[in-house]
Amino acid sequence: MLVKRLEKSFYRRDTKLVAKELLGKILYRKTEYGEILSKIVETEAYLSCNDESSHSYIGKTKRNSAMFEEGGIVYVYNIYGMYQCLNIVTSTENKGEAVLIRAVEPISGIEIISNYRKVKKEKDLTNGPSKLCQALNITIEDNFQDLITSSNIFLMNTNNKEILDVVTTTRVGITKSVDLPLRFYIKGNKFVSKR
DNA sequence: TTATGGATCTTCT
DNA sequence: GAAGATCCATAAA
Repeated sequence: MLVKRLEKSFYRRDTKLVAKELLGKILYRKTEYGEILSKIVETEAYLSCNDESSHSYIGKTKRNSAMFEEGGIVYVYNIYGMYQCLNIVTSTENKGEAVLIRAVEPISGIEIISNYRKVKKEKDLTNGPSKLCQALNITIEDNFQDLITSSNIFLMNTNNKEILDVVTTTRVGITKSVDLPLRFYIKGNKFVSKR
């Protein structure tokens, strides 16, 4: 099923395009209890120009500095005091663009996920940006990890030839630049956080 | 099924 | 000092 790890050139392209093409890709995660595989089903693009809700809009700070690395670097931040969100940096160094991973579908290692996240319904394991960080044990410690070289977290292609039915819509949970069509998800997938 | 408020804390003004 | 790229429990309808 799995083909190979995504290369640096995949990430160093237009952020909206990368956000869309990340759908269906496999996220590999190694934990102290074993390996977890999941499929990305929902993403959001955050840009450097005319995007007031992007963390990079105010310029480079201590918090968002990973976002200014080159494409293929992981950007994790703390939010609301108790949660984390996982982003994939895109484009070139100092650009300040990234893709928020909003939801994934568990493929294997579900027992491990269930160890990190106790919920009644399976779909609640990973159907939100902070839920999937809990499920995969992704923390601020993973900020600046390199998806090209890391053995703990990276992305893979599949040899699945099916054409994904992608929905493009507005982003969730923000108060500025709310009308930009920068959210993408796989139509009909039950792990998508919101319709 | 949808709406609402509380939890909680780091970062930046 | 206030604001969050959220989640969950509880209440209402």
